[in-house]
Amino acid sequence: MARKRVKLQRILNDAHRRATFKKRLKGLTKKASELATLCGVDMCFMVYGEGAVEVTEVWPSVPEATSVLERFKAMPDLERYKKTTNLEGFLKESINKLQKELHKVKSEADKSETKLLLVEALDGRHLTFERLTVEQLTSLARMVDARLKIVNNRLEELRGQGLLLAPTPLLAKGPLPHDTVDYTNVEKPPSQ
Amino acid sequence: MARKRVKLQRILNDAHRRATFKKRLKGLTKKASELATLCGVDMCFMVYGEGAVEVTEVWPSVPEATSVLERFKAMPDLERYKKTTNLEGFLKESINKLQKELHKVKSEADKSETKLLLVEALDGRHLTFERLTVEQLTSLARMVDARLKIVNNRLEELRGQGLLLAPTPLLAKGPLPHDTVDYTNVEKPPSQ
DNA sequence: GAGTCTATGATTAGGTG
DNA sequence: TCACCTAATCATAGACT
Repeated sequence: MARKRVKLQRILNDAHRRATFKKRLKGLTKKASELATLCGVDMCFMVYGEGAVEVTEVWPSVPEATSVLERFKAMPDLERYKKTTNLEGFLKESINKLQKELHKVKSEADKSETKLLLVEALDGRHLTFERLTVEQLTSLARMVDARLKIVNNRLEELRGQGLLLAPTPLLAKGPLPHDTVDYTNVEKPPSQ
Repeated sequence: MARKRVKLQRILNDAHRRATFKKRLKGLTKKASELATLCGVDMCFMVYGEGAVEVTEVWPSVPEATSVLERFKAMPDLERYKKTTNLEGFLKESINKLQKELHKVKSEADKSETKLLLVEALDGRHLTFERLTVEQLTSLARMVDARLKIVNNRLEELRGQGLLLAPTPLLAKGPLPHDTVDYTNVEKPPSQ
């Protein structure tokens, strides 16, 4: 893609071909990495050199690629079948709908569960943090933090109205230690 | 790569992310195809959408990818999986499983929601901040703050134990999208 | 071979219909 | 959502060390 337009066919000269491979592999890796990051998807790729029996290049890494491949392996092999009979199409669609509904209901269930946890947390009872999953904790932290901010805002408001004389240094200022948490999709209403 | 340099992080806007995915997947496919042709290598790649069950992109095609994958040592036999079932039986079974799971999850969601409402009702503490006194607010803030610290400590602990590998961007950097938070049902008492 | 350089072609972000 | 447009950025072929 530079200096000259290249003909899309196997490069015959060995050295040239290897050099090009190296350059372009680097480029492909970058592109793959960007796609995965920007779009939040899992992916992997594998390259086998000519006639090689073993894999030559694996991205992002063998363990990660393996984990992605496990999903390929475990995936219902729907896509592997070319023919689409009416029955099959119908069944596939049914599965699709069910999967979507399941996903939706699951996330709603999660939300309810989180709200419940928050209420319990506020009451200071029933909470055994050791038993909570990381997801629950993360989402709980998010909700508690949101609550805290509301309370603080309200306090500020009251101070502004002169209802509160002393500037209570009650609450720690600054970012809380969970600024590394991504709460995307935890709070948003599902249908948006 | 155009108009503006893009920040290398998950695109939050759904439509935007999907559009970018489509464009870049096309680009990646072209690059992969060029590499394979120019350098005479076999390769394949796979992309999994964010939802566990979402669409899977496979290049160059499932059969070809499969043939490449079979050379991937870490991955045991795909054929075995295919043999175990005929398509229709497999699909029907999938539907059955999904329906059962859906039912289960639905009733669990119901239970959670009910429990939450009960707790709120019993406490009669619906946190209408406007009506609370400064003392109440202060004490609430203290409580919430304390709870938040516990949650965060627990999260730190889990991270320290390496229990949180976060292959998915569960934990991301950056400020939180507070304005996108849905406080419905959290703040207000259920309709009385 | 492996780096580095850079002119140039390729890709794409953001906008529009 | 899709298809197209185009400015702007990016990737890389070929030359050179």
